Amino acid sequence: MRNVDAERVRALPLFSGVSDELFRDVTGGCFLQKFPAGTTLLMEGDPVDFLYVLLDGSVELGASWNDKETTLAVLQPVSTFILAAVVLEADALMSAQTIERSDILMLSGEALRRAMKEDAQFGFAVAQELSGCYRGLVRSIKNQRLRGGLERLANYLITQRVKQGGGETFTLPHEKRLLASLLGMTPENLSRAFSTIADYGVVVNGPQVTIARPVVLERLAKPDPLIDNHRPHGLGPVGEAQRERGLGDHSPQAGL
Amino acid sequence: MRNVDAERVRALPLFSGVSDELFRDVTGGCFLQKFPAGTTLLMEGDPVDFLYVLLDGSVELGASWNDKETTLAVLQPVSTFILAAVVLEADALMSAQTIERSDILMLSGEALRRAMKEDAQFGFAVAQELSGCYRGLVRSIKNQRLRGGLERLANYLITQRVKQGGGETFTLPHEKRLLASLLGMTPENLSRAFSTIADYGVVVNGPQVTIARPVVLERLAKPDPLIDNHRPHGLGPVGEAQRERGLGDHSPQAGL
DNA sequence: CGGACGCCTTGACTTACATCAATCGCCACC
DNA sequence: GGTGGCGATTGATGTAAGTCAAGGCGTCCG
Repeated sequence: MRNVDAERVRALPLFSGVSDELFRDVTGGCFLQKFPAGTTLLMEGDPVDFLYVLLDGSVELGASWNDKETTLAVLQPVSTFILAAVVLEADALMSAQTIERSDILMLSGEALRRAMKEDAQFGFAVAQELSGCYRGLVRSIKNQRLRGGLERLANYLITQRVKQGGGETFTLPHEKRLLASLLGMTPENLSRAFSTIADYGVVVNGPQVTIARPVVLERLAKPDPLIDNHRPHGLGPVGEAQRERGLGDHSPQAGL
Repeated sequence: MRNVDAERVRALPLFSGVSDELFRDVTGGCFLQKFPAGTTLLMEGDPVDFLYVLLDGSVELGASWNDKETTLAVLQPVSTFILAAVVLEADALMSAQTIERSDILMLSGEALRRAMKEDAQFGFAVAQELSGCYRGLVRSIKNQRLRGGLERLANYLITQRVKQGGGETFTLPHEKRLLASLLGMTPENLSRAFSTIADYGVVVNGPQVTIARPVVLERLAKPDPLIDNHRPHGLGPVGEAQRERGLGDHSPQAGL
């Protein structure tokens, strides 16, 4: 692992309170791998032996059943994933695959569990991270069950605007097909939702989105701090836990 | 707190590995309260100062937005709830209210966090519990997004059958209106789903349900261990973590 | 004994969303 | 300079689910 990468991992909230020695223990037998776009890292039901840390690129977490698929989250660096499965030594409940070329660090699950049992501070940090992920999922379910497709899109756009600095115009971070899956709808429906939402002052030009009248859009979206989590996206690594505590950002579709 | 109750709490997986001393510390300043049916214990957005432990009765965890409501989980004894909010000292993302007369133990959140930072074993147990809850929610989202209402009902019935011993006939544990909300549909729609599902050998008589031809029903339900978690319900207290590891039961709608 | 209430059910209707199919635009590649 | 492929869009249509309204059937209570 390069030194730069080590520092980025070290700076994760997960490792903030731990000693250098423990950090070395945990990151001892780790791999740093580069994967091309579209690589499946993990399939549903696979046993999980490593904690994954996304250092560069992006990763989709998804699930499927009966020939249907859905996207549960799209991760941006720096994020850890499948922490819960590692803690329980359980099989993965979702699949993970790279969206673009990605650098991924793989930490030994066994070393991680050992460290948790030895260092209460670290165990607490893990519990905080898990709590943040948990709350992200609660937000996601509320978003899914209580809002319609149009409202989900409107809130997503508002979240993105804030996350990207709050300017009038911003860029969609993913392909629309992926965004549709993340929002729990079909690409066709997302397209229609975009054209409907034009009436609320949203102008779409490819991946460029301009929110002309935020007030009007908010009247449609009715954003709620108990579902959405608007914060300017972290300078510096921000864990799920911190975001949940109001020190960083969290969207309903992130988490884990 | 009565001795019987103390033992039941002590037997929770959360406290399985901890010393008597630490257990006394955590349960030191705790209350045992009895609430009548329909009492709101917590509203969305409330600050959370206690970890709740349901000892008797049942509790609904719900959420609302824009005049819509939904049920996220119905808890049975012995379960803890709002652990994630306690760990993060954050506001509640869901509301909690008693369904029937319930005995609820309230443990100091502050004492709990202190204990986690002192005792790595306990911290680990908390992390395991959180992981189990997290995975329960992942199952719940998959259930919600990938299946239709009829399929959700079918799988719910199969889960209940197993949970209640696997006999031909079992009893619905809740009112149908509540069940509908838990399954993410309206009471009217649930009623229709029940009549549709009669074609698959399900006979409903008030709260009594008989599954005449399980094989036929399973062909409709297509249960999946990565969504559903069929296990005979615990003799003895079984935490989320253990259930996730295959030592107990877990349905998609349970989980903190 | 009636009556009121709550829960469940049923039917007609509306709305939201998925599906199927065709087309367009864009970019890469030959 | 095609041309093939992929994503996005658009329209037509089907299906699932929510809504509104009415009625049945218990239980509790005056």
